[in-house]
Order: sequence, then structure tokens, then C-alpha cells
Amino acid sequence: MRSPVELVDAFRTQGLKVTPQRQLLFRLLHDNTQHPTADALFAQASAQMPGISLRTVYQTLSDLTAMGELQQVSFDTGPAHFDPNVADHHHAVCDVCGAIIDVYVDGADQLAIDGLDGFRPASASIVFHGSCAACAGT
Amino acid sequence: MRSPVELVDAFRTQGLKVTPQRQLLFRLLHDNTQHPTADALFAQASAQMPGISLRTVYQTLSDLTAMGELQQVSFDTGPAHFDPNVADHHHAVCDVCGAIIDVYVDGADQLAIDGLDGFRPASASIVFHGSCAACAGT
DNA sequence: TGTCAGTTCGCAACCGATGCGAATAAGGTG
DNA sequence: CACCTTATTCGCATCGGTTGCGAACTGACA
Repeated sequence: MRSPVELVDAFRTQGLKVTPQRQLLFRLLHDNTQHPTADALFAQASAQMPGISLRTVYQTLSDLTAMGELQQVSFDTGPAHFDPNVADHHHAVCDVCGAIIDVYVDGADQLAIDGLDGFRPASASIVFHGSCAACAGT
Repeated sequence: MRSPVELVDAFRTQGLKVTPQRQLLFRLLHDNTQHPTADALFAQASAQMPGISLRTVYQTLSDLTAMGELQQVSFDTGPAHFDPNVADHHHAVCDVCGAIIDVYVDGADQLAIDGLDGFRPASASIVFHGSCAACAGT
């Protein structure tokens, strides 16, 4: 995701308006490696801007996702998480504390796949489950 | 997933009862490669047993999943799909028609992963997106 | 056949997410 | 700087998927 100042330009260029709510979310998301949910962002945003609506958070998140600035990732059936890292990468989920970390997998594109039977893969997403450094103990 | 007759034994052994509803679902799921949702199974079950409750379908699916006879898989934020194939495998999803097919990936366990930073992976799940043989055209 | 624990099933509730519409505010123009 | 247009905010209602609850029911064993 681009920086808050770049996003201001990008939004205006598209005829979209730059509101305080949006700017706050730009800041909360920039360089955020937490993979927050809409609800988590709403909580953080509310602390700095009481009265902001959850609806607005959802709205801005989907705007940013549509613009390619954000990647929406979902695990299992829980709420969606948002990732400002839009590079080609994958995720590791800690089953203990729920932490999500970005991982880069070499050779993900040349995996030997059996059973494709004519299926033409366009993309692959890999999710590792396990325990993170903090939860694995020492 | 084991065969309907084996499941009858397994259920009784665990003190669970074998009802007509459950037997019907055993049959609908056995050798099913469609990865149906609870709703889809409910529709099929209703055709053969009018009056069966969606609640019962959910109940039995979660029983079977708890017993390890079924694997619950979810893609994006949509409804959960149930897979009687509990072997170690992955999935390919057709973005056109929504078909889900089982695939087997060699070397999935020795992928070169960067960024783990102490994370200990216990399992990996890979989802391919693309177009299936029927939808890819020829 | 009787007894009892496990089941079924409808309804309400829940969660994450989205549609709608009135009030509000951004931002270009005169 | 005031104005006007259009986008945005935000609360509320709604929706889809799923689960909790509890009364009535029914397998399964004695």
C-alpha cells in the first residue's frame, strides 16, 4: 500500500474525496503488518476519532481493496483480514495466539501438482498453520 | 470417509445413535467429490426425505468432522464446504463455475519459506485459483 | 416393552458484512 | 469567500451462514 500522502493524491485523482476518516485509516494501515480485521481497525480508529462509524471503515477498506492498495485475506470462516502488503506472498497463522505473518515461498509457481486434469491454475495461495516464535516456547 | 456401513458401527461404538437422517447423509457424502456445502446437502437430502431439518444436516456434519471422517474447507468468506477425502491433499477452485477439485502437491512439505522467523509450521494448505477443464475452453 | 440418553427440528439469536437513505462535508467554480 | 454539486458518512435494517436452546421424539439396550 502506498503512503498516506500518495493515497491522498490517488483518491483525488479518481474524483474521490479525502476525508479525515479516510486519512486516519490510511495512517492506521500504512506499514501495518498485523493483518487487522475491519473490527480491529474500527477499535483503533475509534480511539483516535470517537464517533467514526464501522460502516465507514468497511467502506474505505473496500475502496482501498478495489484500488489494489489492500489485499483481503480470509482464513477459515472468521472475519476477513486486510493486508497492506500487496506483493506476491503467503501467510502463516499461529494456531495459539492467532498471529498472522507474511511469508515468501520460493518455487510456489513450479509445484508438482497431480490431479489437475485440465485445470489451469492462475494463482496459488498457501496458508501455513503452526505456532509462532513467541508461542512455540523455547 | 468410511463407508456408510462402517460409519453405522463407528457411531454405535461411540454411543451415538444411527438415525435415518444420519444414514441418508452418510450415503450422500460417501464417495462425494463435489465438496458440497451444508445447504447443498440439505437440498439433496430434502429430495429424498422431505421434512429433514437444515439444523440436523449441520449437526451431523459437525459430528462427522469431529470424528475425523470429514474435512471442513472454506474459501474466501462464503459458506463452508465439506470434503469426505481426509487424505493430505489440496484444492483447486474454478473461478468461473465454482467447481472444487482435489489436487495432490508433491514437495509441499519441503517448500523454501522465507520470513518464518521462528514460526514452526505444522501443516500447509494450498488453494489454486484458475479455470477448470470445462471452463478453460479448448 | 420400558426406560433413558441421544436426536431431531423449529425458532431465536448471533456474527460478519452490505444496502439504503437522509444529513453532512469536500472541493472546485464564480 | 460563498455557493453548489457530488461524494461520503453513519445509523438502521437486512442478509447469509451458522449455532444455541429447549420441547418433543426415537433409537438401542436391558
